[in-house]
Amino acid sequence: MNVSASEEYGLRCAVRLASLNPGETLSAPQIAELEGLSVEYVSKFMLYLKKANLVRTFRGINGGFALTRPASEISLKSVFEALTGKNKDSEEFCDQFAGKANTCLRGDSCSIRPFWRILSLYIDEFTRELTLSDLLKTEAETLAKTEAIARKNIDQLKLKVRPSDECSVV
Amino acid sequence: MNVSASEEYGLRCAVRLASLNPGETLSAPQIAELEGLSVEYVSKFMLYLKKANLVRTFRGINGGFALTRPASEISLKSVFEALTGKNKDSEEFCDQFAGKANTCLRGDSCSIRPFWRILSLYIDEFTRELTLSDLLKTEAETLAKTEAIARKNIDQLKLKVRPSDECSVV
DNA sequence: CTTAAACAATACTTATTTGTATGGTTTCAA
DNA sequence: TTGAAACCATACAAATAAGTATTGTTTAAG
Repeated sequence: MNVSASEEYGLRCAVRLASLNPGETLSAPQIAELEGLSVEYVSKFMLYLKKANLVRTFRGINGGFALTRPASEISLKSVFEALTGKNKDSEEFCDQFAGKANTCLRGDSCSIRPFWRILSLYIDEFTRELTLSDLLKTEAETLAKTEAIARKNIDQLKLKVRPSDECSVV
Repeated sequence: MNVSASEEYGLRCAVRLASLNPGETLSAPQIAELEGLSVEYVSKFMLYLKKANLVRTFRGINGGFALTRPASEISLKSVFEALTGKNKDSEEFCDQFAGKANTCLRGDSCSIRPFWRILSLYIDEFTRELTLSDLLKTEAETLAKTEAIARKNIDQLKLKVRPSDECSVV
């Protein structure tokens, strides 16, 4: 269970943009300076974020980057998906790790999948409900919000995880 | 936020051993067959688990593997640490991703770290409290246990995450 | 006491991720 | 209209992870 460099650094760059006032921009060299990264590396993240339509760009000598929407409307989930190119919903663990057989060899008695599913549902809710603007608040505020998400998770998990959601492959 | 192949496949192999009755063993070829993996790959995971003292081995023509302790006493966390060689507690995100500067350029106003910290504390609790024997139970039972862990998490998180835990580097 | 089948350890190959380099286009200002 | 500074796009190199191969040691059975 690891956070990739793209997720971590890309998120940091996105948060820098989130801290701007309306109309302001930051250039790649500026972000690179702020985050201690190379200009090229920052540019790469900006390209990903732009292609996901989370960031818009201004070219030319006074160019730079800004968010396309208010930070409060950009979920961390959408940022991570943009940075990794992966939509986590689309691939279940069963498909991702199929071994040689290309299909999960475990049948209905698959007892590992529920664990990953529950865990990933938790993570998914956190990243879906937290936005870039949340990462500009105090730690206490972040904690309060995650707590609320966790409580909601508990209530909804019973509905989301059902026996019928077992591995479909034999 | 990704699960590595080693974690997923290695866990599956460990769960196979957890399903054995006392005195029984499984050989690498047997596990490989059950999981659809190569014998060499399974052997690699077994070596890691052995070095972490989670698995003991029996050599020779009728050899095989078995857990050193009851499955209920082996946490998923210890399995993952054995498989990845990483003790997650030891390295904070700040240290893992330091950029060029080798130290986090964000000061006390670091607003990203709390997010990762809270999320990783959740995951950590799940994997610390769930054991290999839990992965042999029904989905409903797993769900009940994760729910209990989540509730406990919420109560304890306020104590664990405090403002004083900010980035220490300037 | 020889051989088959299993574990042990490490080296090796391939794939993916990480991070950099390069050549190009756009824009503004002198 | 020319040049500096920024974005754009892709290619490239280095590091890590994934998975395989190889050589050796152990053990029990014949």
